[in-house]
Amino acid sequence: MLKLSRLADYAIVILVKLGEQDGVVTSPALAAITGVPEPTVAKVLKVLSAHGFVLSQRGAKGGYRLARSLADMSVASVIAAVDGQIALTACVGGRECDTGLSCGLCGSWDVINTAIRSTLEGISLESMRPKEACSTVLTQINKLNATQTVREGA
Amino acid sequence: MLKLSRLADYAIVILVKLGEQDGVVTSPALAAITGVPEPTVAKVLKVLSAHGFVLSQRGAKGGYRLARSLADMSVASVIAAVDGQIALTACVGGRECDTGLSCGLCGSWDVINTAIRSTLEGISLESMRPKEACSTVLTQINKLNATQTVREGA
DNA sequence: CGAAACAGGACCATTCAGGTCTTTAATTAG
DNA sequence: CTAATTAAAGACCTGAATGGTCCTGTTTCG
Repeated sequence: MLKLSRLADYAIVILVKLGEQDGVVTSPALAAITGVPEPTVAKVLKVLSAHGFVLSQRGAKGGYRLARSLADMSVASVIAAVDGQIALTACVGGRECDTGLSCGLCGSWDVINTAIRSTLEGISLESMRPKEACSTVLTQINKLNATQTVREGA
Repeated sequence: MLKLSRLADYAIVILVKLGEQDGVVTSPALAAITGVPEPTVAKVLKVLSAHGFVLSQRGAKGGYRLARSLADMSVASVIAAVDGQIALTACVGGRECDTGLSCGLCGSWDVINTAIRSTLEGISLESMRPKEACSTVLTQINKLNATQTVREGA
C-alpha cells in the first residue's frame, strides 16, 4: 500500500516530541509521552543516535536530546535512516530488476523515486508540529467517531 | 522502506507491455513477454480488469487489451487499484493512530500523503515507456537533482 | 462437443517488520 | 570506591501479510 513502516512513523513522532522537551530525556520518559512501548522507543532512539539525529548521554542522569533543530531534519532523511534509502522498486539507479528480465522500463522508476524523495525532502519535521490546527482536527475526529460506525476489522 | 509492493510493480510493467501489443493478448503470452510467472500475471490482470484498466475477452481466442490509453492511466491509480489507497500512516483523514495515543501530529501526515499522491498522479504510464523517453527522463532527473535544495541531514 | 482462456476464489508459505529480552558499558551520586 | 541508573548492542521470537500457486467454474470459438 505504499505505506510507511511503523518504525519510521515512530521515529518522526519521537523526534518531534523530543524537540518539545527541555534537557535530556530518557527513553522511558519518551515512551510515556508518546504512548509507544518503551523497548521500541529505545530501539528507535538507538538508530536515530547512530545516524546523528539525537545526541545520547549514558549513565545516570543520561538520556537523549536533539542533535539539531527540527527545521533541519527532513522527513526523507528520517525515513532513510530508519528504513533505508527510499526506493520504490528494485531497479533503481541502473540496477537491474529481480530476475532476468524484460521489464525494460529503464530508468523510468527513477523518476518516480526522485519525485517522491524530493517531495519528502521538502517537508521538515518542524512543519510536522501540531500547531493550532490541532483543535480543528480533533473536533473532526470526534465528529467522525461519533457519526460513523467504526469499520474496525479486527 | 517505503517500497512499492511487487504486485503493483508488475501491474505497471504489464500494462506498459500490454500497450505495446496489438489486439488481445493472453496472460501466458504476457508472462512470456514480461518474465513474470504466469499465475501471477493472471492474478494481476484480474485485478486490473476489475478496476477497468484492461478489457477482457473470454473463451478461446480471448485475452486482454488496454481499456484506455497509457497516457490516461496515472501511476497512482494503478497502485491504488492493486494495493489499495495510498496512505503512508494509519492516522489519515482524521482516523486516529493505532493505540491511544499522544502522537498529536494530527493532520500533519495528510500533507505528506497528499503530496505523495499528487506526485504519483502526475506521472502517467505513457511516461514510463522506454525508448526515446529514456533520455528525456534522465534529463528531468538531472534537472530535479540540480534545482532542488537538498537539506539532507544525515 | 471439446479446447482455450478468463473469473473468482481458496489456500499455503515465506518473508520481514515489530517487538521483547539479555548483557555490557558508561556515568553519576553517595 | 561502590552502587544505581541508563544507554549500547544484539540475539531472538512472533505474527501478519505479501507473494505465489492451484482449483473449480464459465464463457467463447472451432
